[in-house]
Amino acid sequence: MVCTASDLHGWKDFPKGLRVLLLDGDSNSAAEIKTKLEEMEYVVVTYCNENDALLAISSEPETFHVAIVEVMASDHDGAFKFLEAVKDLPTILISNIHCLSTMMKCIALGAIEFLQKPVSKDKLRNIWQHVVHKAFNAGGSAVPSSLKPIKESVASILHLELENNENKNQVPHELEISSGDNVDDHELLLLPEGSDKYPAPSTPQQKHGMRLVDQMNCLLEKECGEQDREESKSVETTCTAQVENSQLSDKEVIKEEENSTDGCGAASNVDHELHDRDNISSSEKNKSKACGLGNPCRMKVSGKKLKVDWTAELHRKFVQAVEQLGVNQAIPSRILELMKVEGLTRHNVASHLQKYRMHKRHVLPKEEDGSWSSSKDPMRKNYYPHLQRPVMAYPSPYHSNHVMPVAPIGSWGHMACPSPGVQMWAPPSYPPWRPPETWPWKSYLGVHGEAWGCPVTPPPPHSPFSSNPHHISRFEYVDVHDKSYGIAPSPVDLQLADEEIDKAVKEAISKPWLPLPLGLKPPSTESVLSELSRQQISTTPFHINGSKLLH
DNA sequence: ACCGCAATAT
DNA sequence: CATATTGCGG
Repeated sequence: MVCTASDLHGWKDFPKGLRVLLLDGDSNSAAEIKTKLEEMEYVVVTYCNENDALLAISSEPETFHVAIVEVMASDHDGAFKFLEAVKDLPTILISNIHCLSTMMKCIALGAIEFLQKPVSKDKLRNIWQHVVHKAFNAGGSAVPSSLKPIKESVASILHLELENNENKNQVPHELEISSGDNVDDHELLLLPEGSDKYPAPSTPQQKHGMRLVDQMNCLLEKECGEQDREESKSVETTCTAQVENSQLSDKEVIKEEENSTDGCGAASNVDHELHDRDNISSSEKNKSKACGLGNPCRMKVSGKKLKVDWTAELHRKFVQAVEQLGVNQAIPSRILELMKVEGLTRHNVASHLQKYRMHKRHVLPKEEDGSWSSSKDPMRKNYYPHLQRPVMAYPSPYHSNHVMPVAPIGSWGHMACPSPGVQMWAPPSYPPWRPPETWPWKSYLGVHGEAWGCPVTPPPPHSPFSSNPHHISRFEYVDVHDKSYGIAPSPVDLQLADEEIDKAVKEAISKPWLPLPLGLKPPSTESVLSELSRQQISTTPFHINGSKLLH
């Protein structure tokens, strides 16, 4: 609405010229921000009160692409009012306050981001992302066919951008992603199956359901070549960096050791170029962000086997796989199958599994408090931390949303997973439910390796999936491969009454282990139950035959 | 052939 | 030192 595909099309300097509505009661602050924005060649119109701003918007709806609104510490109402009145305009809130509930409420009301003052130039620089997002997701249920042209137009813009300026300052990707992370986090573009009509031109073999964003990343990476982009492989060999030889164009040869089961053709993304500028891959940080997400590029630089780096993403897949299969079935080969990570070998998985089990073994079944992970003391088998609140919770389907998640039902010792019975004994012919892409605990335990015992959160509320097992892989891929925002903000969802929002916010605060209600739809018990029944899961909750686990 | 464990290597 | 890899017995 505010900005559509056609708007973007031909906007050669995008995001220059972005029209920003700035609403800030503090004139000093306003001036400062305005200046920064203008330095980036954004067009800024400042308002001191929401009435003026709203008036301007209503009279000229198409004037602005994005709004930046200050939330006054003393009075939030102005901002709230603005948010409620302006649904179409991507609105970023800024404030001195750090009140979590207020922030949540703002987000719930439709704000697209909440930034703390002072807002850095870097943060302001990237507000265009929201506009692009809006354009891409316009109308929520916009016809898919319309997406393609949009994507193309943006892609072409990107091309232009890159060609025009050799130093692509215009495309602030990597740095921003690492620091401001949440900017584009809310948008998980799950393309419906079969709608993968957006093959990135330059990427040989796209995954189904690859995020549009990721596709663009790929595109960018292709173009940007040597920029010190993030590592885009989810599995990265530890000695990648040691490759002195700059010009290795044909280096990465994925060694398909014994990967026979994997239906997906082998190395699809092998073409990741290691950019000669011996990129400082020392940046350990985010390795799991970009497009190659499913591909552990096992590199074979000089013919020797290299370690697989078990990133959080990878581990997440792993755990998910383990839990989908029961313990009984959780054998390396199957896990490998389920994970669908190319280039990963059974050995890798087996080894990981070993470690995984070890860890679990040392954690008392009854509590997956997660604290053990920090205090590395695997020797204490009988260590009972007093009912600590689980760091990573499991909004288990078995529990209604309001039941204390602490006491795991599946008293099965080694299963930290609160809902073991479910997936474990599901008939093989049924696809395991679609695991959530959101792992609450992940946000708490930022780094990988910390979360061994972390259960896979139970199925998401709605999973309209066919029960055709043959489709699992695809779905898996689509779902799993992304990062962790399962929540697709839909404008509709945001139309909540104030009280409801308050309630939700309170609940979220008082029960941090539950998934944030920002998606505004806590998994409803009935949806979960129906899912279960649909899968005909009811039989024999447990039987203790985790023989493999128990020595 | 494959799993799981233990030793070894990084 | 933690963790991945390798080796070996079942």
